[in-house]
Amino acid sequence: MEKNTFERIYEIVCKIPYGKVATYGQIAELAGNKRLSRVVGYALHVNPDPKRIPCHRVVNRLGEVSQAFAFGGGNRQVELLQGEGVAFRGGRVIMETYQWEKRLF
DNA sequence: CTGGTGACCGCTT
DNA sequence: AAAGCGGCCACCA
Repeated sequence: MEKNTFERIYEIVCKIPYGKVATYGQIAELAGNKRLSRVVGYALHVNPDPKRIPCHRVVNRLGEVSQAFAFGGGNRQVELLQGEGVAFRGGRVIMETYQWEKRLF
């Protein structure tokens, strides 16, 4: 049984290592198509299992957290990342250091 | 059943 | 160089 695109996206997001962050395009590319980036955002939007899917480790290409993510009352996602050891600069994640290297596999 | 939208990214003009 | 638009998937009205 082939998994739906959403399931695939969740699988990849779940694979993001602790203390690292990935971009929507990154996940979309691993999911099959880079253009799925929008679908990735929607997939996390429904976020059926936040405990299983660390959506807070997903940031946009600029390393900035989505404004619509402010579900906790602000930059909750940013604080969660800082709690994992992810450093920020200028309000953006230092992707060059914390971005999940796709070439790692 | 059809249309439109949404946590985006890359290409084209 | 900058700006605009398309593409993919799923869900709501």
